[in-house]
Amino acid sequence: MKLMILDGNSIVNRTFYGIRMLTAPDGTPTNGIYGFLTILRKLLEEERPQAVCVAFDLKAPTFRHVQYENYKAQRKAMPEELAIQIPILKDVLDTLNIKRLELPGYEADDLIGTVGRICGEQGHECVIVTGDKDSFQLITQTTHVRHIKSRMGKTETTEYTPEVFFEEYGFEPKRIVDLKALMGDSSDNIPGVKGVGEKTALELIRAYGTLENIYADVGALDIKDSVKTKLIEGAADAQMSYSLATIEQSVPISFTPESCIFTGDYSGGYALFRKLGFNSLIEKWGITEREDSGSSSDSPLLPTVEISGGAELKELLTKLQVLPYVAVLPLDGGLDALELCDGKKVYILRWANLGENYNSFLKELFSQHVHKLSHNNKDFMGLLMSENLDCGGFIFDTALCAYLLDPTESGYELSRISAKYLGEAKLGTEAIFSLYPALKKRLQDEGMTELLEKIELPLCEVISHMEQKGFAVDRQALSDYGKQLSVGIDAVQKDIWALAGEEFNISSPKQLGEILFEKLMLPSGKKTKTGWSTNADVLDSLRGKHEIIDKITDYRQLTKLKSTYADGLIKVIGKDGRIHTSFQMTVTATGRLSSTEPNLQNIPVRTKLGAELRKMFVASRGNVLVDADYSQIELRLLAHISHDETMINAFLSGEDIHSVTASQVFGVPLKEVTKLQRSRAKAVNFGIVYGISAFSLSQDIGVFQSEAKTYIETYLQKYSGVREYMDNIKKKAKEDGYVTTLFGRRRPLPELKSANFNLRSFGERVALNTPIQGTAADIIKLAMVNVHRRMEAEGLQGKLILQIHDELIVECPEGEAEAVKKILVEEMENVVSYSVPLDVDANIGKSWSEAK
DNA sequence: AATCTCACG
DNA sequence: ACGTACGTGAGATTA
Repeated sequence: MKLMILDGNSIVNRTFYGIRMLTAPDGTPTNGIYGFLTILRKLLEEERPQAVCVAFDLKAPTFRHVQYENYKAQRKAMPEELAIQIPILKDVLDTLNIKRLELPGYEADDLIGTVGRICGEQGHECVIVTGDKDSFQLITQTTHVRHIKSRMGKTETTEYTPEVFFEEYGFEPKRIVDLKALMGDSSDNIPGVKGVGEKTALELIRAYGTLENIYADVGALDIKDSVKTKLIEGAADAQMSYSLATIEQSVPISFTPESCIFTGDYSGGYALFRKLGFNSLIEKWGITEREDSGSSSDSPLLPTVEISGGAELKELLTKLQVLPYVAVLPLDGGLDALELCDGKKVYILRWANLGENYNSFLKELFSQHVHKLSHNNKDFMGLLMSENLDCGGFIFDTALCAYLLDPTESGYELSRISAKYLGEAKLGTEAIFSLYPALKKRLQDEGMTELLEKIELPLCEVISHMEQKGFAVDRQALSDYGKQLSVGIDAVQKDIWALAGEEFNISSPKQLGEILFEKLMLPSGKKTKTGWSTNADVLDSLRGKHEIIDKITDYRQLTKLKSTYADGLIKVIGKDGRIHTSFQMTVTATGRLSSTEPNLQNIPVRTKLGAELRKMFVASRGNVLVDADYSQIELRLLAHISHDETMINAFLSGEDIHSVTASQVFGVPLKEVTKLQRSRAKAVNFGIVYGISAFSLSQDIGVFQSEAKTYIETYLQKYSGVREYMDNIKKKAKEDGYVTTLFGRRRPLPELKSANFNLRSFGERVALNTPIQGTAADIIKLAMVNVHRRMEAEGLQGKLILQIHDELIVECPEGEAEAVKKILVEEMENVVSYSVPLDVDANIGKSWSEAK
């Protein structure tokens, strides 16, 4: 999480001098407090930390570091008008439930340093807010400093990251201590080396890096003799100054970032704000008098409140300005009612109660700067888009996260994942709010944070657009096609019945089996659990044995096309003349998408009659389709992942990979590879990716098992890197219990430990295949995000409408076709840069058939 | 609800 | 000696 720690003394000091004098009704000066609160609020809005605390200096009755006493004692006394404001500020923070840190004998800087270290160790982000530059030495990749400057009466902050710091100073943040040890700091009463000022000190640090390096051998330094003398004489001062300038990072406090979690509830501050005369803040921040709710911390359920009036709504809205995030869910499947949770309460909002106010609330809630946690973001975004609302600021998705943690689960309902990850069955937004830290940590530990944030979350909006847009179809053509199929089916059915000598249900495997294997006495082959198998392979083996076989094959093809596609698709054409599929993001074990209701990822293409269907998937008037697909992406990834030199070179040379494989396996020159050899090699290539067995390969290409075995053996000899990969990945998967893609997507493989031979073998094949199929899935998902963004950035109207695993389809105005084609090819090819290039084919056409 | 079959990458 | 390629979704039949 992100924690923000403020240097209380330093900030009040700045605001006290930066803001004109203000007083409370009773005459107490308040300008420092007022300024502090204004800055605090502004920072909460900008940084959205989950946890906040404020550190204060606390003068000790006795100094622990006696030798420093002289220096500290020289500090100017604080004016009374400022001093009086500090205890009041502490009261204010207490009533706002903002944690204070102070410890006798320590300065705010030391507390801040310690908190920074703890955050770093525990993997939390830390933002230090201060008006001093002392803290700059604490800057790291995860600990940043926001430095407050007052410019012309206005307070501004600059964020210092290690990069920003280096840009300005020319050395690392840590070295600021070494610098001060040399040049001193009058405001902190650090003496430094006499006679060495800023210029000399900077030169020395930039040249030699550290104080230690400089003093290692002063004589050997490439500097003026006079400076050397000063350095040698000031050695003791330098050492002491180094200690003085170093911020303590192990102050003895028991601190946990969790203890500073900020609730955004200001209501406790109401009375004090009135007393101090901060009426404008009460108004601006929507603070209301606290209703006496009593502590309900021991109850597992958060209180639920129905928001029913404009005033409550306004208060909720102002709270949203500073909360790091809220959990949101649509109720009743639509936007008419929403549930929202801030970790303290569950709020119910209904359009029916709130009317127009509700609409403007939604506009704000779903804007980019309000951070939201939800469940199935993609579906939520679909609702928002149909109401013309933004869908920005969705920072987490509990379903997607649980899917990444284990993609083999059978579902990701909130109840299920809260039982699994929280051990209790929380409901709705309360479950989401509680799941967020738990799931996020798990994801971080498993190295998939980037996968979620850079791929899956951005993809939600892209897919939501695709579903919304849909794919135009030619309804008339589809209907004609269906009628044509009916005619064919009737004719074939009549023939079959004639050949069988009786009428029966050809679609019934049971009845068909009886006809083929009992009545016609055809040689029966494979069996299924319930009887004879009549599948395409069996029928194929019976070809030529009886006229009825080809008729049955025809019947199967025609009825499949008719019921699943012609009739099935017509049923789901929308009022807009388009088909809107749903993409599932949490279904496959490998990371692929799936498509349902209808499935548009299995539209026929392999047979001529089936491929007719793709002529009916069209671009709407004035538009065209641009279709782009990766060529052999899985084999290319196999080459890259296995580092197999031969295969990598084959792809680099641009030769046809199946021919190269044939040439290798059959030992013939590339130019002499026959069609049969190529097609067999192609089967071997695919087989390898799936975790081949000689038996299945022999079935697939119709050769003896012994022959298939030889092919595989030769293949693995020629592509020896692939053999090594196969051995290594299986071994590693067994050790780890899971496999990952190149993007870190993970699939657990408990099967590998099974005592069951079949199950274990299955696990091994999956271990081979998942890194390849899954990496391909990662790649095209990232390409989708990039293509979507680029078309938007270039102001094009083109929209992605379909993804089929290695293929993307965009619909765009005719005039954009070439630009869109260029974008698709570039973005898809350049998603990653591996040891083999990714090759993309793209075409433009009025229909899917034409564009492919 | 389970099974079989077949469409796709 | 085991059973036989990875990943999906849908329609029809049957139990």
